[in-house]
Amino acid sequence: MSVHTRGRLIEAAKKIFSEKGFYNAQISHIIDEAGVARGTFYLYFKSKEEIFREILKEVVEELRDRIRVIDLSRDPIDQVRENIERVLSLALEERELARIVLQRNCDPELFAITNEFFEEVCDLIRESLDKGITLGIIRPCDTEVVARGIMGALKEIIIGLLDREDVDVRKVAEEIIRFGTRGVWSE
Amino acid sequence: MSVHTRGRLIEAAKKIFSEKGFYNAQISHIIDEAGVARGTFYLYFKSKEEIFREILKEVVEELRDRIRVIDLSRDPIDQVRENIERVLSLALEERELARIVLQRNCDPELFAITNEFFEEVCDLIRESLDKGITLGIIRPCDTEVVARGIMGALKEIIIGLLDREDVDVRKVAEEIIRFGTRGVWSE
Amino acid sequence: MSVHTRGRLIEAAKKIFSEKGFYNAQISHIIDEAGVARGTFYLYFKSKEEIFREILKEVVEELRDRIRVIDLSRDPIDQVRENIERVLSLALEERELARIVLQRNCDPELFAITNEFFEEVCDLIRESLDKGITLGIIRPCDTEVVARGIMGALKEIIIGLLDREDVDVRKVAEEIIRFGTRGVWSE
Amino acid sequence: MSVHTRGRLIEAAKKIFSEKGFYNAQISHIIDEAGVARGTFYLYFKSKEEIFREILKEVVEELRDRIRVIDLSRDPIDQVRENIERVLSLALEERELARIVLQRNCDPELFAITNEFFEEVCDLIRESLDKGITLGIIRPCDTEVVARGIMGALKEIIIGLLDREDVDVRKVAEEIIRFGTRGVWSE
DNA sequence: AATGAATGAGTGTTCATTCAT
DNA sequence: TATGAATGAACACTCATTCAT
Repeated sequence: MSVHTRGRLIEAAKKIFSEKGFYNAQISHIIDEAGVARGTFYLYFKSKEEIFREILKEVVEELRDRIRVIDLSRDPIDQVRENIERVLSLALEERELARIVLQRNCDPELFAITNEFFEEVCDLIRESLDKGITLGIIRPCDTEVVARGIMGALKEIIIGLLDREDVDVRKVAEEIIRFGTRGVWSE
Repeated sequence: MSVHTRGRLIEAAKKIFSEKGFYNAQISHIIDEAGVARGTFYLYFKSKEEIFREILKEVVEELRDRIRVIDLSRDPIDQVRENIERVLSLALEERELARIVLQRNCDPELFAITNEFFEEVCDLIRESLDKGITLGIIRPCDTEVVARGIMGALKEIIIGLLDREDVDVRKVAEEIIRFGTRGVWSE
Repeated sequence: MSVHTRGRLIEAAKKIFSEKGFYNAQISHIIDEAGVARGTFYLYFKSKEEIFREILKEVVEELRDRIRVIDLSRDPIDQVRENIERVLSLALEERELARIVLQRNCDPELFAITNEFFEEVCDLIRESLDKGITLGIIRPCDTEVVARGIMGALKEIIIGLLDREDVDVRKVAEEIIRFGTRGVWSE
Repeated sequence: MSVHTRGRLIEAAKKIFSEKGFYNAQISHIIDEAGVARGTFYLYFKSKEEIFREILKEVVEELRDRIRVIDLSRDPIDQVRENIERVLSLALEERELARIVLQRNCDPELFAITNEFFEEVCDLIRESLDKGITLGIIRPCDTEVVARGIMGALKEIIIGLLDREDVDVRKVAEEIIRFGTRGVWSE
């Protein structure tokens, strides 16, 4: 098994899936993009579904790595900022992956992987909020609702960035944090 | 042309599309659900795509109706609250539709309709923010980013509500507004 | 569902399967022979396997009908002769079917149907022999072995007839019976 | 060319072909069984068909060796018995081979080898019968039909033995001869 | 002599769409 | 207006075979 060929296939699949989505992506597209024969594809992946799963898993793993639990030894806002910056950077480095992950497709099985991940993120945010409320840093609120809101905001903002060339990660992260912490209200 | 038959097909399609998404939905599913013959479907809709488009258009229309431009004669926050409540109500009355609209599928053509709509909403929010900044009500910020954030938050919160039975629209709307205006920061 | 089309497909499949066997038979061959479109095939049969099964079942049923248990009110040899004549006639009327049934293919599942049937026939012969021995009509022997021998003889003889045009069923049946009852030994 | 490797491949192929038949047997199965690389297979055999042919040829050769023409210097029945015993022994020593040879597959080309052989055997039997009739040992009969019957009986009986562990070759051979010469009729 | 990665023709199956009744 | 049998383009996947190392 050649790691090289596998890599080519993964890269090709990322591109095709992000351009066309799962259902419109064809094996032909992927192998043409990879410059590889039909049979070769099935040497490395059992099915179209499998390579898709594989890609999703990789991104989720990478994303998980970039999101770190906030500890109380340092300024929590700094840590949130760092998390956001790391996630934004990944999304911008690997725009194709980002597109794939942020697409909601319908097949429930296929998206279990990302959905699970997003649920995890949501839980993490909620727990952080709850902890913040106890500590008096965060104002009391329905953390269930707010956590989803924060995640949704992040996702949509990232989608918006994917087509831009000149993104200042720091600035955007700062903007997100300000919006999240103080809202849009003046004063 | 029987309005009745057309209606049955639309209702069936809403259900099927929301359950299975566009690609996994089959004409067979829709006509079985509607209790109508295969050929009958094509008397009313040119293609699977067309009925999907039709449904999307209807929702978008309905949504557009529920979102009203803020005027300065009344408390803008009240007007935002009313907009949010109306949208939430629609989503909860027609959960199937909501699911369809909030699913991002990949075929760029198919989702032009909803995407366009969401872009409109985004623009509306941005303009409102810009106006608010001029008036000194809203703090200066990158309205491009913040507008997307607000929309994303709304979308994700709605998705989160779709599986719940006991939703208090007022409370959730209030929570959203508080989050949007003042963020999560205490004090 | 048109009985006509289904019939055309069955007839075509019989021909193709008997000419090429299960594995070399292609759906294309069958639908070309039937003068029907690809999709039509799958309207009537779930798979290539299913139509094959269907055909086998039909023959086995027909064969079962033609083999009747010997009763003691009449000359048993006459009854055996009639059984053999009926089976030979079927084989000669439906040579394609005969070829299919008498082909031993390897897929164990696919041939369970005919194998079961042949086991039944074998059991029937053995039981008849056992009864005959008790009655003193049949000489004592290892009925297990002899029953298989009789069935094998029948099968092979039928195979030999399938390519001939001018078969006198009566004569052949008589020959089989004489061979089975008295062997080849002179006197 | 290593005789060892070739041998391993032949043995593996015998096993796989007898278990799965020609069409369901895959090169992968054979090389896995033989513990040999893919390319190695094609060093020794031009194709899947060739190794199958090779195996068939070997068996047919071996079988031919075991069947000897009856000469009139000794009791012909003894010679027939010896022939049968030798064939039975081979079948029981090499059950896999026996299964392969006795399976009728459909591809006409592939089975030409065994079919030819069986035709030869048939001819041999018929000639022996004809000779016997002239000598007055065998009763007059349609030797064409009877010869096929004898061969079919033998084949089917052998198939029946392949799954048994405790076969007494002498006894079975005796049973076959008695059945062939005197039939099942008492007295 | 042996390897195993790569190949690509071949085939069963699906499903949106058409059209004669 | 409604039916449902028929269509056929499209596609995922298989597996015998090749060839560079």
